Amino acid sequence: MSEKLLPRAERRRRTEGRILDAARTLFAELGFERTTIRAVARMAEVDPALVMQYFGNKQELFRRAVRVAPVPDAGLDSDELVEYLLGTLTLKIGELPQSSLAMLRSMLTHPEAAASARELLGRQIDRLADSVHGEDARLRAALMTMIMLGVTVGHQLLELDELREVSQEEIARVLRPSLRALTGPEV
Amino acid sequence: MSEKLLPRAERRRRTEGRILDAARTLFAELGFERTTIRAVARMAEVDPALVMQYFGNKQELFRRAVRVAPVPDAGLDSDELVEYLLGTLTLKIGELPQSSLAMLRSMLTHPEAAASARELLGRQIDRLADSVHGEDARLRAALMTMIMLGVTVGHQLLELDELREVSQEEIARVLRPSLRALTGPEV
DNA sequence: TCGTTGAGTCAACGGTTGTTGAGCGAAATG
DNA sequence: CATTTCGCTCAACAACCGTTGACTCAACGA
Repeated sequence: MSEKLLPRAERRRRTEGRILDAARTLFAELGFERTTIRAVARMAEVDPALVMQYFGNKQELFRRAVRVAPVPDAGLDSDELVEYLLGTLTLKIGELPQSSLAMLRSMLTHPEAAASARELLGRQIDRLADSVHGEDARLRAALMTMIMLGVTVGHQLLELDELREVSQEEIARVLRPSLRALTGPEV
Repeated sequence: MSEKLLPRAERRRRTEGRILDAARTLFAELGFERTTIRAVARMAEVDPALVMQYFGNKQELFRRAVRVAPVPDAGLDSDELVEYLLGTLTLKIGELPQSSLAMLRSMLTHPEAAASARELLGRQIDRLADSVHGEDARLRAALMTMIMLGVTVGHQLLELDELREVSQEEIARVLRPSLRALTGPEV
């Protein structure tokens, strides 16, 4: 146990990291309400009071735990667009970051998670709308986003057998035409 | 207030109905965890203890509140299939029964709601798989179901502006090609 | 070396929640 | 009319939760 010998700053950094990891795991698995500060502390091998001392309250702990990477920039043609989406699916199915899972898990029942989800999905829609042309570009971008949301929810959160049984490549292959049907006319 | 004069059986029936209506409303709006027996009782204008007396516990109240209509039987061709799905969307967007909304709202955070959702979606997939032909019939049926789930979640539960701003017919029109892309070859 | 800082613990409070048991009063029953 | 039934309320309990304040002790800076 060389941990006791670490300098103060480093020790603090690691403990905070352990708490955030535990929080992400539990929020992703159970959602905001069913995750207790006590359980997070137990998993991080720390006193519950320390979690409060570091993060103020449960709300703020959640906020810090679900900080998610920003959506990359736009400017793709139709083909690249579809492959980008199917790629995120592959990514999602493989190892979607637990911070995103935590947000998705709580988005239907926790007001702030819902707000975060709306913002994230809104950015995704904006980004797609830039690469989609023709009429109803924005609506089509929104529907593409909803398709990906539905598949991700079914696969990652509901863990439906029908999606778990097949490979990510197979899902991408079968789903591809549906996304292509929503990309606008070629430029 | 002629209610006081009603016969016992009728009075009981109406009170139970009021409780179930209140429960459905709150479960659909807040999900299982954030809905309290006390809030349900308040909305039904009844003492909290009465809810327990009638339904035993919160779990059973939820079970009774989310009883959902069974999925109709199969045997459609590809066109009918797509229109059936888009029709449920119209239905969903208009007035999806609150019992279904209650189940959907809690499916990511409440274990039993998740089980119900898996069962309901599983039946939907079975039903579609009967009307879809060719290879990967089951996977394609599952993806069609996930598409509808994603659109419904985005529209009904997350209430995304991008979907709320347009009419249900417009959504159906733009979404149709994506569903058609998943129906098998014509018989 | 000595005082200060800060990581981490301990025990407790106040509030909310699901749940229970005793009891009231009006309707049903004979 | 007397008695039983039962819809319904009242008050309380036990458990759990987020949160707080006082405290311990080792690392740090002068």
